[in-house]
Amino acid sequence: MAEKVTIATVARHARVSRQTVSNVLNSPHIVRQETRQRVEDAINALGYRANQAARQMRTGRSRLIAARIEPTRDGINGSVLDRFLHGLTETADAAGYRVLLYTATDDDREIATYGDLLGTYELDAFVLVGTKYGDPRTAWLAERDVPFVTFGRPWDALDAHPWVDVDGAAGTAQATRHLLDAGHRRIAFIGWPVGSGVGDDRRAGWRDTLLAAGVDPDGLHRETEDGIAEGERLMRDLRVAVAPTAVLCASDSLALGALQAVRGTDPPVSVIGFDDTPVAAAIGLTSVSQPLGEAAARCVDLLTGVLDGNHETPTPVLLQPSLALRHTA
Amino acid sequence: MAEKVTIATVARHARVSRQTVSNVLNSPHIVRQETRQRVEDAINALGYRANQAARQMRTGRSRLIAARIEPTRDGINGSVLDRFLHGLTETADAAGYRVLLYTATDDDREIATYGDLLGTYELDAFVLVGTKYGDPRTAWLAERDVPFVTFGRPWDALDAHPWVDVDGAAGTAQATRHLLDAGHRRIAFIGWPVGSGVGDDRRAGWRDTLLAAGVDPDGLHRETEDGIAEGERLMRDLRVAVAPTAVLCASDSLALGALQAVRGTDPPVSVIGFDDTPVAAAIGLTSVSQPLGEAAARCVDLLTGVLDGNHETPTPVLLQPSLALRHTA
DNA sequence: TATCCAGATTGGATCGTTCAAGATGGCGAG
DNA sequence: CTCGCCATCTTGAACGATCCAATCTGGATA
Repeated sequence: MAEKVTIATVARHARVSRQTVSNVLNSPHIVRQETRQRVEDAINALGYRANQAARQMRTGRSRLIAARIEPTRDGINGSVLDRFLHGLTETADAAGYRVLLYTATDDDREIATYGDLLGTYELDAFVLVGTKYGDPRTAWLAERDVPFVTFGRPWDALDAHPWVDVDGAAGTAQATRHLLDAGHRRIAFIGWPVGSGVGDDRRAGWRDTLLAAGVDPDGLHRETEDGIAEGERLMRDLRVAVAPTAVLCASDSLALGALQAVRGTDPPVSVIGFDDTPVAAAIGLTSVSQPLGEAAARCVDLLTGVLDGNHETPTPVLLQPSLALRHTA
Repeated sequence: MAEKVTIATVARHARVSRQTVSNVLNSPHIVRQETRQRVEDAINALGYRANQAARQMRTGRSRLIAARIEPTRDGINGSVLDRFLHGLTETADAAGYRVLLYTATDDDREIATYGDLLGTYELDAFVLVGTKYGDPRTAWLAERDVPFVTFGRPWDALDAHPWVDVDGAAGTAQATRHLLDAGHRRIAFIGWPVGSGVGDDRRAGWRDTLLAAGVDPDGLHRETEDGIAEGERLMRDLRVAVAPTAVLCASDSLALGALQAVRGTDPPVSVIGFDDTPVAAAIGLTSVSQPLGEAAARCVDLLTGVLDGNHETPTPVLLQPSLALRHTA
């Protein structure tokens, strides 16, 4: 059984003191070149790795970031989180941080979990995915000066905090332009009920683009909770009411439903979804694609900015989505 | 700014010594009832939480479990991991453990990451999803006596280690019986190339069930890499060659492809997939469903068994899948 | 009353690291 | 020659918990 390699082992091996080894690790510039080299050689020779628990005890920093993994509600849109988490883990790793998972069934429990994670693990920061008007979670964190980033804008803009988001309106605008360019005029929209920040944003992109093109969007849109069945129902409704030649949806779930409602029509009704989920890729659904890896990387950037000394509030990041063209539009 | 609450704060508040507080936390039975109550009240009143770093330094245990999050290759089958991870986080939480994510692009890097995680974070255990013949990862971990569980059987059975798996053969057998009961005889199978443990297992369930029913499976199966396009290609091939009335696939991706190849046929060809992914649910594909939450829970059970003192090697767990009936079969 | 014992409690050492302050030695200025 | 300064390195203490060994307490027994 190999002896445990501590900073003292390295110090002995390199014939310096513990503190000098520590300095080589944390402030190399104050150590003489020759000594530094000797210590680094010893570190490599012994395979030394700084013990995080001991370091944490002294510095109060765990180099741990918490992210929530959700219960995969719909399943279709769940994969967005999945891809985001993967990106987060990868980028955090590169920055010397690790991602810790947690779950919670509601806001209260989630906040209780924050307390627990902070108290016992001394987490350095949180990444929240999705925010809503008057989110109690961000308020709680901000109140306690816990560093955090949200993937999603603070829709009420009461408290400014670092965030990264994808410009949903730009995405739907781009999709709408694509349909206009293809000659469509009666372009419908199936989205979420007014009041959800994300939903309103996506609808606005469609609406504004139509208006700019001189098309009146009145009567061309429907609102509902997310879901395939709902998408199908509203699309049938739209066909009877306004007979659109194309439809843009706020999610791939809705788009999938809409697609079922227009199967076999001639001429075919164009359908575009949102999120570019695996389902969309699988069935050839054109969809607005979010740069999730990039978003995750920017979240980590913002966090390390806050954690590693930058006291200025970092600037939010708004990323541009792209349109994944497939054969439904 | 609230003073930091340590074990000493609690001790002072409850008028006992630090050690008594520690005993209340770790071996409550040796503390007098009345004293214990007083200490617990103090803990609650002060909102004390044991500092994990300090505890870890003394005990050498981090209460952290590592799991790998993959790059979402296909996307369709990726959601299996997603759901598994969620279950893992939930159950680990209940057992007092937390899940730490890591990524790796190949086996060598993954093993390097093990070393890193063990060295700096003193991880308690690893959960590996998916194993293959002669997996170098399990060998590395076993060699160093690092506790771990795999979700997936050790296919070469060289080194026995704790594992949890879902009985794929039982799943395909059940699906095949379902098709036989519906009157089908020419039931085809589209699976993965011979040599993958999981793939061979799934094919065996189909083959054995057909043989038992007196149907010769020869010529009724095809093998390929996973993918929608591949599924579609092989299904067309099968139709020309043997005109099956039903087909069972080793994955939902393959099934999705097969489904596209038989769209509009009359009478309709029945299709069954495997994994019950969100895509299957979305498009109404009948599919073999793995109890992922249960599997995750059993993984945690096995690990805590090993970690919390049980020296006997725990018995592997083989779970039974179920058939999610939808309208394609 | 003295002795003993089991169970409850106490103080001190320890885990591996970083922080704060002190020691060492060389060099130029007064 | 002495002083101060700088660069470099070393020493002692601390973070917050647990483990160990020693001490205390109260009741039963002689």
